[in-house]
Amino acid sequence: LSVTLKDIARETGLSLATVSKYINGGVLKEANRAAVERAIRETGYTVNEYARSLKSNRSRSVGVIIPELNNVFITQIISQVEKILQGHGYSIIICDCHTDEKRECEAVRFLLGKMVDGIINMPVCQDGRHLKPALSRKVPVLLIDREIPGLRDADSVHIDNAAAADAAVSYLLEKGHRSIGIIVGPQEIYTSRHRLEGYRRALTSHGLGESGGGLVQYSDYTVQGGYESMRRLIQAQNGMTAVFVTNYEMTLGAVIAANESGIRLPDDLSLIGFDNTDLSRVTRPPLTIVTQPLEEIGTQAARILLERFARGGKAGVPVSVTLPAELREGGSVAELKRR
Amino acid sequence: LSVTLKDIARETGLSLATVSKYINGGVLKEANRAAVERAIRETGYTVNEYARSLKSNRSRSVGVIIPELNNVFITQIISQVEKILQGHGYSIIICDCHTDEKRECEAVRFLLGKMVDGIINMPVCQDGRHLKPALSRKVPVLLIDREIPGLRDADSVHIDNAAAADAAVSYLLEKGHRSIGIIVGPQEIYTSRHRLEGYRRALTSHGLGESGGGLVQYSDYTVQGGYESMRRLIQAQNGMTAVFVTNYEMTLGAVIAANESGIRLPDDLSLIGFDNTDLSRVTRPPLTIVTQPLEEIGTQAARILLERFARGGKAGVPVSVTLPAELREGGSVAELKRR
DNA sequence: GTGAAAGCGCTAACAC
DNA sequence: GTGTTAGCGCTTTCAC
Repeated sequence: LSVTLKDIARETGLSLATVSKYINGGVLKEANRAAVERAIRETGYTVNEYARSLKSNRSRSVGVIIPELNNVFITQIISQVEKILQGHGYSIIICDCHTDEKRECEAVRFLLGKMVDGIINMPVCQDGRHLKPALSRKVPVLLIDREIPGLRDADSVHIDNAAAADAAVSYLLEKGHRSIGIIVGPQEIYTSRHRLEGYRRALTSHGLGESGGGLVQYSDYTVQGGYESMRRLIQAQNGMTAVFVTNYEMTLGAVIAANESGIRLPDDLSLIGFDNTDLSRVTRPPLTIVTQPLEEIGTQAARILLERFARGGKAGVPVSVTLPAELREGGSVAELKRR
Repeated sequence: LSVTLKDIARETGLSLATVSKYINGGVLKEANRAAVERAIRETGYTVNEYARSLKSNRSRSVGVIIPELNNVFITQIISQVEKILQGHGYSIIICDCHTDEKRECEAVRFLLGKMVDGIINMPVCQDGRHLKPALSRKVPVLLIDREIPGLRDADSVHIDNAAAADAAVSYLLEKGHRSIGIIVGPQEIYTSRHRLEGYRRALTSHGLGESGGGLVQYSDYTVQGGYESMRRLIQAQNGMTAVFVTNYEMTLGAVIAANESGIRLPDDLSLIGFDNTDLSRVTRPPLTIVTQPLEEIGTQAARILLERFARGGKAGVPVSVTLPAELREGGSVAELKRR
């Protein structure tokens, strides 16, 4: 079945070493070169990457561990990472751990078995325990989207979540809103905590105290969760004039809930969503949203990893890149008249 | 850095063979078993999959080649495939070829180098040339979403595109529409051709001739393309009362165009979209759409491949699974009164 | 139960 | 330029 180097050596009458050398960019006598090329073409030979990696101890592949493959936010980043790495001769092996810590842990071991040169991880497990095996083998780890406080030796790329939330809420405050709801994700998650923190910071710096009346809805980053939280906010009758929803899925859910309740944006309620510009454009009016620079996150992640590879084993200080998010104005926020 | 079988053999005073046997499910004397386990735990040993595969000539991995990673339609299928294969001890290596035939071709060779046990492909190259190297090595190939007419020896899973389009257009006809526009994708693409065919079939079987007046818009399966086609249809002033948009991205574009033109669905125009239920729910009214059974496509794909693996080398006839799509009623189609 | 040894396909000294 | 050779880490007879 499988055709090996040996086959094409026999085929051409050359030695293993010579053929191998040619394949790895060496130079042969013209006649030999032609013979090798012909043999490769005719037999459909491809290098056995396993054998190669076994020898060279580098696989030219990086592992990517994500909570969910079926998620535009994530795939947009990964797509960019893949594009850049591929351009440098690296391939990626994706492990979807389905937001399950145990699977995430297994993924690390699995990838180490595949001899990946590095691991990119949007972590589910929030204490970073699962990454220990990689770190102890000096396999570079890069976290995206979520940092793990206290985890030494891992690079990270993420946005300034608190600043993004602060900006969104401040924007609402400047438009005259005073009773502002927020739908946040699970507080174990790094991004959730920081987005809530930004919300509070904005209120405080505008001289408003902690908001009561159920204005803070703790949810779970899912469509269904956003939907339910939005319904609760609507029913609470707390004088809320605006709501800030802090991830894509929940924004989706919140908009659906608003539609079903017959609430018109922004006449009856102002709303700022999060992520994904496609969605924000199909609603009428288009949604005002906080958008993350997904491509840039991917680009930075790939860049940092490639630089580490280039440096070889030499450790170097962990890098942490914080990117700004952007508030993109749509038409879902009303300006309240000053009283 | 890396800890190997040899290390743990030395550590425990046992031989390579014994340790290897244990790792692969063999039975040891209790004391030895404990020693091995301890050593593995303490050193953080993991099997080197490269060495193992080199020996066993199976990698327990399958390659997945897709046009675009950043696409919900695709990731939803792949996510399901991954889940099932993972459950059977297989991992997937994803290659995003960015809708580029050359990259797709390279991906096949790359995956063969990785010794994948099978390849799942949503093909970009429409003549299947790129798959030859895999087929000639007897590596099972399974096509999803798009068939390649004339390609022997590849399994395939897809929906009945013509029937789906026929059903959608027939639905519009039954609601009294007579001037129905369609936005289709590139005619080189299998699904595009069949969806257009279904449209024509529905018109014919209702006694309507080929529609003129620019009612058939050839586009490119992108948001921008859908947007532009929709604008053209609107400006054509051809008495069109309904439009059928034949993929997710173009549906997005078409809805945006309608919104921007101040056209209300379904009062001013009826619309049937394609794929993705999330989107269809955020618009007001919710969109009537054709939805594909994405999970089922993934499930079938994984199942067929696993069965092939189980059968071993023995070829067996290529399998072709055709799944039905579903017309999900929203509120974007108006009933025209009979005249 | 356990061990010795051959070899999977490739690369990288090192000689010629 | 080309060939010889020694392993990379593992599995797998085949002895003991």
